[in-house]
Amino acid sequence: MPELPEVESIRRHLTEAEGAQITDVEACDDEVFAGDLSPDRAESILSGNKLRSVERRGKYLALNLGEGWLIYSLRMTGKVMFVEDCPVDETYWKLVCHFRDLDQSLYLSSVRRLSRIYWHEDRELGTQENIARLGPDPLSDDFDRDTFHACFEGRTGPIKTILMDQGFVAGVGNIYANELCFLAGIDPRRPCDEVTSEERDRLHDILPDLLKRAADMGGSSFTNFVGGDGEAGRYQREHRVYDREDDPCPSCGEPIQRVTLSNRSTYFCPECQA
DNA sequence: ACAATTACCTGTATGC
DNA sequence: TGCATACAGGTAATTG
Repeated sequence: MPELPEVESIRRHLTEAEGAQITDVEACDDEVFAGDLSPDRAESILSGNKLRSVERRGKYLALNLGEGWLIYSLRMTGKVMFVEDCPVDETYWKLVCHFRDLDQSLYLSSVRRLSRIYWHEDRELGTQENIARLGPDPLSDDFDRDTFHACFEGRTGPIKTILMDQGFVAGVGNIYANELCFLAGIDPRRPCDEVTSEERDRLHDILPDLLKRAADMGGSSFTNFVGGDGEAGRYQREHRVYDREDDPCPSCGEPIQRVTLSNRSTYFCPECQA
């Protein structure tokens, strides 16, 4: 579901709505509207406005409304769709926008109600404290090698946990942290500052390709993620270790092990990942 | 500043 | 079938 590739896949689909004028808006469920944004305020901001562009910062989806940004943090079970008929039960809809001359509407939903909708007027998003202190996005030019290397210093926690820290790199969650450690041949439990310079380079070089490929395939549908078109992603078929406990390692055939790191399921090959 | 833990919610899968 | 339990992709707040 919603790590960087999933949100990027949604963003690409939503570009179909760029330039369209919003007509009717329905905002429901107070709880997901964060800060001083209320359902009523969201409706008045959006109604009659034009969706300039759809962007992404890490795992956050950002809708450009000209005078500000409507930000959606999907968290665990958020879904975003731009479709004619939304397959998600109406009970879970949080925000629905209809557009002039378009058959599709935009649906933001959240089963577990952990998702959050924000409104920000800042021009720069994610580099400041408007949505969160976000590290560089691996699909952007900001993701340079030196900055990446520097983040390992003075940190002793498990490498996988740090990879999931949004202030370090924006967009990596549990699935892709597991996959990245496997592809780089690094034990996810290794203390961060003991990861060698050569290994840091490997992580840095592999990450953008991993995320790009997953986004191109519509992301990973683990339990119930669907993309902006309502269809499941396909990248889960290519998972090497994630959710594959006891399956043979795709590289050496040893059974994949599962351990818990900072309360998250962690999968790795004890042979290939040193 | 960092690390570890907890809370937030609801649905689904599993085992008894 | 009913019930208890564990677990799920994320983030923010709290404590040490």
